[in-house]
Amino acid sequence: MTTLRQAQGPGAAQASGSNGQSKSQRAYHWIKERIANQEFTPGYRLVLGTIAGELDMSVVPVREAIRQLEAEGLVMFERNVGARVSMVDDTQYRFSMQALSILEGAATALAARRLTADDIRRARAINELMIETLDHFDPRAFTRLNQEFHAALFEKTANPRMLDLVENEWARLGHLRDSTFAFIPGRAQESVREHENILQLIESSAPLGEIEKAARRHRSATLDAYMIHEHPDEALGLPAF
Amino acid sequence: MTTLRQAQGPGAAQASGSNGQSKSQRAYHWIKERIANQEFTPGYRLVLGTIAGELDMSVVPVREAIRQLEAEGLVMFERNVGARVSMVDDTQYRFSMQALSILEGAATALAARRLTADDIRRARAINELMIETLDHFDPRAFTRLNQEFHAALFEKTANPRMLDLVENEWARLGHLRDSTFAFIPGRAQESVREHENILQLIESSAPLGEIEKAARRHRSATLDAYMIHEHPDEALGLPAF
DNA sequence: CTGCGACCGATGATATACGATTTCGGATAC
DNA sequence: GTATCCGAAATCGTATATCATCGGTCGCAG
Repeated sequence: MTTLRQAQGPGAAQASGSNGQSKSQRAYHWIKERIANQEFTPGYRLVLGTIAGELDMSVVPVREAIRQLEAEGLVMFERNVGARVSMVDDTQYRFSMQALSILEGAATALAARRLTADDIRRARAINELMIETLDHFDPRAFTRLNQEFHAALFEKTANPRMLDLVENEWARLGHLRDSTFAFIPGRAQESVREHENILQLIESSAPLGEIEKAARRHRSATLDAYMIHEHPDEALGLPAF
Repeated sequence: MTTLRQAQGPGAAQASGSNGQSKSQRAYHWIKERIANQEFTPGYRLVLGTIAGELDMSVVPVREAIRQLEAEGLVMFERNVGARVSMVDDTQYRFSMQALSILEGAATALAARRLTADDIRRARAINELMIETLDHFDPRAFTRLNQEFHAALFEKTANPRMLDLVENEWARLGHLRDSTFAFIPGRAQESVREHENILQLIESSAPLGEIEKAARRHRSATLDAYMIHEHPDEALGLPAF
């Protein structure tokens, strides 16, 4: 007995045919979105059956989705108990930012020599856009542009592995917090200036060491600003070098 | 012949009771070991049903194991097609080494100020051991000691996220190749000298920038040696900075 | 002889089924 | 009144079943 199951009708067990991606992927994005939206706050218990019910699928794809999220560190998983949304304290955010400063600095240096004049132009255009938005400041939009700007600089990195690592770290930060600039709006102005500076270094074929240093500093300065703003009493011990 | 299998009968679906860990974990380790042992060579097709049969379990845990391996980059997965062991060309190895040089250099610098005299002593002891083994050179053992040495230096890093990244990258390299030193035995001597150099920098509280540079160079020198040995015609474009 | 399309086998994706494990509340003993 | 134990409910882990999709083969037409 085939248990008539879902309304989708008899032929639609597989997702791909109708919509284009697997159920597990759908579940994955669904959950991820909830986490990003804070609907599932840290500590929230992710129950397979419940989610499966809401998404109108069996628990199997949901389970897989959760394991994927676990691999990304978004949720913690305990055997025979289940998954819950990871706790993300400030500390982790800061560590991730620092790691990103290192990765991004290196990736940018590794890409510098491969950027064409056109690439630079494109990056500069993005930065101009950022400057324009400074008036009616929208932290979320600014952060998006910021990401675009840097992506433009290192996407051509000579080392795809570094690109992976950077993107991964960026995604991680995205989970931890929507936008840093929401916390320290004043940082935005400096930021765009530093962007221009980095561009000039690249254009003038400055030593790669200089470029790396500038790119790293640029990001760790954001972190510093955040620290001073939010935790004036602590320090990370990051060498500025 | 066991095939009537689960003598356990229809009940006992759960593994934990008898052995202690889940079937999916068992499958995970089983597959991983095969890959490490080169029994499953790159490109090898991982068929759920077959593996499930060999491990005497259903396909569900196997599937999960494979997804885990996918997340680690050990296997490639294609929807509705299946998984195969990732291709690992030299290129990836080199990129990973370069990434590691960057990560490890930074992690070492971030740990430098937190190392006690005792930590240094321990690291030096490991290096002495490495020197001793130079006579009857065993690449595998040397690599293991090398890992221990560096781990001793950065395990106290101020940034746990960096530690994660470094360890992850190291694991990745482990999959890609057993030991670099098997390819370029001559590098071993230089290597231990550089180790001592790094130790002295840390002891003398050299600027963190110096320490990072030394640690990074140390590893990228290994990479360079490998390149010269194996691919004298190519270049990576890594800035020595 | 060659190219294209329909069929078929292999395998992946998902649904359902059910025992196992954990958790939590209530009853009981001290 | 508090601690402990027992049992039920919730939920997980895995087996089995079914359907979808992919890849290849075979046959037919040009």
